[in-house]
Amino acid sequence: MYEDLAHRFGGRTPVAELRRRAEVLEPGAETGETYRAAGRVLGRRGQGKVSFLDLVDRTGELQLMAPVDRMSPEAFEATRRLSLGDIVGVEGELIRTRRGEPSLRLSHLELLAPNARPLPDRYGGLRDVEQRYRQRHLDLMVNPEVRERFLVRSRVVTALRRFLDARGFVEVETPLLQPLYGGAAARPFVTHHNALDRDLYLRIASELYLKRLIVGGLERVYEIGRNFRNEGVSFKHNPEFTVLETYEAYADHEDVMRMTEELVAAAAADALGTTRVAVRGGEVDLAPPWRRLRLGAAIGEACGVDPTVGPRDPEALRRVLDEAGVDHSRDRSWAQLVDHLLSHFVEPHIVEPTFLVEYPVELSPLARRTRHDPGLTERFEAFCGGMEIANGFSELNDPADQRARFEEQATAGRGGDETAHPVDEDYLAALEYGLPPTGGLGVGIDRLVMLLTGSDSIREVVLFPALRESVVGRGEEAGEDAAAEPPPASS
RNA sequence: GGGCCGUUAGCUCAGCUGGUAGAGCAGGGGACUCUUAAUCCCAAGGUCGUAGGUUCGAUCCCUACACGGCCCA
Repeated sequence: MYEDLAHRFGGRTPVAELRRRAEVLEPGAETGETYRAAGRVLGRRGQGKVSFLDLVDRTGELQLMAPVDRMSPEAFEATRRLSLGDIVGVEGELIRTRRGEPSLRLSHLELLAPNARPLPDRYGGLRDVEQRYRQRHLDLMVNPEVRERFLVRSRVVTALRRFLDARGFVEVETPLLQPLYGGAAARPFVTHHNALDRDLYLRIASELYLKRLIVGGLERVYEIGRNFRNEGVSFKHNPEFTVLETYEAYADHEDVMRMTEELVAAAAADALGTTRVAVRGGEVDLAPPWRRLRLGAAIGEACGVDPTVGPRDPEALRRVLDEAGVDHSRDRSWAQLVDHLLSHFVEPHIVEPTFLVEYPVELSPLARRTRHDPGLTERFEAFCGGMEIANGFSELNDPADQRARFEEQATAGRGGDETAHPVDEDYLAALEYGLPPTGGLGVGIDRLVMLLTGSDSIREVVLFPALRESVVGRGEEAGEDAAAEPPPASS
């Protein structure tokens, strides 16, 4: 059958454009103008000498009117034989029906690709989330709000590039396969290069490579790409996720904060047409300036103890967690306890866009110390809607201090902290050539898109989120074995 | 990793402390020249997630497992 079908169908007008043009007409009006369009047929009414079809393309939906007396017998027969879900190309006159529906009154219709499977119920929809993720093509086909969400995501990424390009940033690409991982506190995925016969890590951040480029003199760089972290999945964690990192020479964390709030506001304005977004039943405005608050003050406000004042006392922090009934048995260091307090008592409650600043040096091994307290760093994280969406700092450019921080991390690693940073001698050597004062930024694109689209799960903004192996898929592949012997009982 | 909930037709869902399963839409056949969740007639559609157990009998009760969701870590 496919050998009889067209290989192309040009000269199309998006249906949203046709709808706009027809909506201004009087009911019953004809234009005498002929247009072509193509898409999927998702509705059909009337089976006699006038058929009505709903044609859906990426831009929207338009009614097609197929009257027998204006079409060739072949075209009318093709219309009659359509299945829901078939992809067709059409040509006809733009009209508005007597009932007022913008329509294309067809003179021509041809099948471009048939649909051989039953579609999900058009009005009940495809609701089962597992199927929506596993068969995203169906989700996109029948749920227009899903399609729109991913179009917004694309516009957000485009807006970020436009913003940074306009400010003289250079887009670069750095290794995803790395001999040594770094730039964040996370466990990596390990893979193996056969020809080199060595293990490589999938990157957990691009930070250390991008700063090498600043050493090299590129001055302003950014990268938008995938990071991989070998950790659990949750409503805000997918093992692979997209991050924007930027580095600007001769700038500090204050410069970066100002850029961050402008960048996010610009992305919202470009992608949504507004900086106001719906969050948790309310609305927040992402327009600058955002609130700024010391991390220590925020934690102190939430649970009565400011960990950045006075000596580092892990026991005091454990007491706070105990009182709240929070299990802290995995927190091995003072820094991990502070992080736990932040994520438990503070982060979920920050709704308005807010910068927390001045993070403890133990929690920020790549950030420069503040000018007034060597125990704190010129680091910030941006929060909105109960989630961290960005992280940045004045970059640590003192190679001796960086080496000391790496050593401290290595000690934490030997003490059982599996997310501790490894020592990176190559990076230290690069720093010794002189890294100018530099401001760096990381923005979680998935979370930013969650915020901008009002999505409550990262899986709604990642086209193909990580899932366990499907039961169906395994059954087909392992069918014979499964029939031959029962699966071994797992402990 | 722990707790709770879910898994029935292609999709959305019913199914009574246990008696071998139903609807709407979709899909098939037919009627209909302004329909828009079109309407009408006919026929069809199921390993009730998987494997055990209890029972004369299990979609229903019990156990384990798989997958998913929510909450906690």
